Amino acid sequence: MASSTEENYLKSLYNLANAEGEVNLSELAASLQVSMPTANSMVKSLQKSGWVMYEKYKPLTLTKEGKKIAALIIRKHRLTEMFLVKVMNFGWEEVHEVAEQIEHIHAPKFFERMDQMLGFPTVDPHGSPIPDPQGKITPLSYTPLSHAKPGQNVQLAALTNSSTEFLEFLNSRNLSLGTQLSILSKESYDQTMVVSYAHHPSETLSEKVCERLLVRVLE
Amino acid sequence: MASSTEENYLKSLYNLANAEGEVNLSELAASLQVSMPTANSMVKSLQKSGWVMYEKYKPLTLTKEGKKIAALIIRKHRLTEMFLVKVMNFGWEEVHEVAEQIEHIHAPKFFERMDQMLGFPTVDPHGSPIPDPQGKITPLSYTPLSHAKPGQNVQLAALTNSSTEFLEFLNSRNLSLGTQLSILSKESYDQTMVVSYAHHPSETLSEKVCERLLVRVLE
DNA sequence: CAAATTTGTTAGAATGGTCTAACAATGTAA
DNA sequence: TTACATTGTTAGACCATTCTAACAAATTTG
Repeated sequence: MASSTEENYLKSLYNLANAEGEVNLSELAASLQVSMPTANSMVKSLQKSGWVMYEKYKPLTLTKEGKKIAALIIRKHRLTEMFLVKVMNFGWEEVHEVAEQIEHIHAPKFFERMDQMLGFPTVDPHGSPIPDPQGKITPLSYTPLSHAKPGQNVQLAALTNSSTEFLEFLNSRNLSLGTQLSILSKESYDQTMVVSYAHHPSETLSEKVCERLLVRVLE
Repeated sequence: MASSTEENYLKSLYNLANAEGEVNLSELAASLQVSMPTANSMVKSLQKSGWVMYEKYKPLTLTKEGKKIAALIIRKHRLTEMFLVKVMNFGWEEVHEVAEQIEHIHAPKFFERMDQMLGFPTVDPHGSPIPDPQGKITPLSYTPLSHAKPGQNVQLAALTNSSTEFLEFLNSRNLSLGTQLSILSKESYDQTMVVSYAHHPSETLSEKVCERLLVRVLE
């Protein structure tokens, strides 16, 4: 069975592969905040366990089993986040740190109960998909707000970044998942967008923000 | 900050001191299922941290700070058990293993929310008192059923042992906290007691069982 | 292409938590 | 009170996870 440390390496590899495609050692080391020799030796030991494939100077890949372990950790993480928000009344900006710890708890029934109490959710509080109990994940295909056109009506569906600072920024603008936005205009010089929603007749969102907001186009 | 391992040593010392009075190294080692040299070296390091007092060949004692750390871990454990039973519908015989893991989570808000959702409970699902947020514990003074007399009416209030096997035995007899029992007779040869309650007009309980049941005497 | 930069590797060490083997102190009982 | 049993100690080792220092391969760039 994987240790918590190993689980974190597998999870990082999984997430990096999804975000970047090819993953190399220095990216892995950076993402886990460890030195390269540390990552290097850990990768060798994960390879011995049959969870990672690695050849010197080549990119890293997860084996099938490695992917499954990673997906199931991510499942526990995202179920926990959902539980904290829906059952325990946490804000979506407060759940990451706690979930980061609870994802390593070994107690199948605990997570099954969460799942059941939540009505078997398919996404977490930030719109990210929750892998199923077999570790299968259905990728969601939303559009970044930055690709939408003036005149379109869209609904906020997910985020590509869930840092506390970004979530607090969204809170300050009353933006949450489900919010419907009308796109009023887009500045072609800096890609800034002006949108309206709920009690906000006109908000200006930077390119950086628009890239991180994933939307469902409504018409 | 104490590691999970250190927290477990402090917790064992706390519980052993409560149950046995004086605690020696071999009891500690046995209770944590580690070898004596392991316990010995850990105790030395806990002493350096200021949590344990120890002199060669003498009994072990916790410092004030050590006691507080232990009590707060026990608080997290018991709150978690209560949460699992009351909110997540676990049976009282299923919660120990999970709580054993969750007690090491560092997330004050998580436990504050549990406490609040549960209405600030003072005892766990087995009747053991929950230390307050400062680590202060109010010991409960119940009588072992084995000390009660025929003719008395009593109410089941707590257990001195919460092993899965004992809890499953109680389940099989429909005995739970709050159950009111009438003591019909006591066999002076082997201290076996005959009691009646709810839909059980006559159940015979062994001395071993009666010693582990703590009751409130009703009249 | 050659030089500079980035990326990766090896060696060697540290720390936390564990063990076994061997020995020493303490307590109990013939 | 001497012998035996229990309890505790020391020394030395191992594994997981981490580090720094030094060097080597690969990639980028002038």
